[in-house]
Amino acid sequence: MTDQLAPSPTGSEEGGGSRRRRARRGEGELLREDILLAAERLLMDTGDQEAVSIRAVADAVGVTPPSIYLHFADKQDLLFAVCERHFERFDRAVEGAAAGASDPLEALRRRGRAYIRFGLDNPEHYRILFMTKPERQPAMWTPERMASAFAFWNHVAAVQACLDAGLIRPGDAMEIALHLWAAVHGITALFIANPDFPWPDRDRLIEQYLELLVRGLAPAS
Amino acid sequence: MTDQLAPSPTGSEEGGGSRRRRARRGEGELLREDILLAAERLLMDTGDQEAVSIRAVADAVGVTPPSIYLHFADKQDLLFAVCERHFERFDRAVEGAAAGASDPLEALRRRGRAYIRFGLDNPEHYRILFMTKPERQPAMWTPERMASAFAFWNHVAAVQACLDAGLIRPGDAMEIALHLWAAVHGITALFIANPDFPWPDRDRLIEQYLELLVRGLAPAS
DNA sequence: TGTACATCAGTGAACGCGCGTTCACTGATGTAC
DNA sequence: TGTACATCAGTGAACGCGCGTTCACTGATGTAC
Repeated sequence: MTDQLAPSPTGSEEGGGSRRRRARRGEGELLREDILLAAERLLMDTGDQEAVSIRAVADAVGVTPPSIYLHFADKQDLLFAVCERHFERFDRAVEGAAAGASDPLEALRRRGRAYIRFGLDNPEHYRILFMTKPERQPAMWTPERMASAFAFWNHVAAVQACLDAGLIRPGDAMEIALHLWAAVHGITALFIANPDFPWPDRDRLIEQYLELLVRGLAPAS
Repeated sequence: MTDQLAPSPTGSEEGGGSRRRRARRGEGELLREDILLAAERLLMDTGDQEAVSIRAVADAVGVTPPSIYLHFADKQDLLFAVCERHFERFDRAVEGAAAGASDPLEALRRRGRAYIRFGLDNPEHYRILFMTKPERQPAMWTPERMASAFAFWNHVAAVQACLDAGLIRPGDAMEIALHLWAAVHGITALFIANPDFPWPDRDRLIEQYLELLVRGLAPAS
């Protein structure tokens, strides 16, 4: 009797256990969106990839496990979709940070800072994107796709811009880009994998690290 | 009737399934050693941490699961013992590489190379040691213990030696050591997590990377 | 305006799996008398 | 030299758990006549 007619079933966030209102006809796709949101939130909250089980996601959305299969072929497919979303966010973060830079080298520095920052702010997502071994990743996650997904080529282009401007010592843009990727990945991954390590001040360590890299890139004087 | 009296039950490597000969009285500790070996081998062969289950280890040794509990309190305890062994090997690899260096900077370079090399040669072990999140690691794995286990302080000392010799620009030895750790970890972890990425020549990339770092460390000229 | 019907958005129960761990036991081995 | 016995090194069966996935179904919703 207290059954009010809500305009959309997406209205309230389900804590778990409570039953979700069935979607109107033709609005079945709304569930897909909610499933993705729940999976993402579950990942963030628990900080544990294992916690994102079909059953847990279904429960968080307020639906039964088989319903997941109405929108995703299997668990891998769901995880893939979650990853894809996060790659998009990740890209926006890095590209956005580089946007207002005064020169190509400063742009590179900003890209690095944004990369590290994103990883530290979204450790579990970062873990899935860059610290998980391939066979555990969704199947269609090819290297090419990955490279394009996280805007690797934009990164190479940013390096090339520095080369063109003579701001860094000559070399192969691709190789230099990989060096820099390895470097920022290193400090990000280390923080994430060892949060309890007695780190000195984080931001200071990051800034000095970036300077170390920039000095390493500097043209022979 | 074909039951020959072998001197030690450790004689043959069990492929799996075949039953292990019971140890003589007082020689129960031999099983402990075999369990550790089997767990390690399982990790190497499958390259999958999940594959190291109590049951799988027991089967590999040729014993029933409950027997594991005669020597290890629980699964965590077993994994911890495996980790500890590998930290020791890891340390020997790095320290051994640095041994014959002509000067402190060259020693640092060698340490870096050995670090990366060890990781690439033992990817699954490296993954457990440095790419696994704390709560999945054995419980008593404190940061202090970890720092001492993988000879972090030797690494700091190696940096200090370079500082003392004026071979690198002045700074805090601990912070510089962390920078270098982050850097070598980065390239190692990236290779391990993305073996299918279209990498250019590995060794060349590593050498250039090390040079980039050394240049970054160089004193202001 | 009323009703039969196809469709859509789910549900409920069950499948088989492998896991860590426990518990009561067995049977060979060495030792004391 | 023979035998009772404590001990040691395991075994066998079972526990409860959560997992991904399947399958036959239900019941609300919109549509055609």
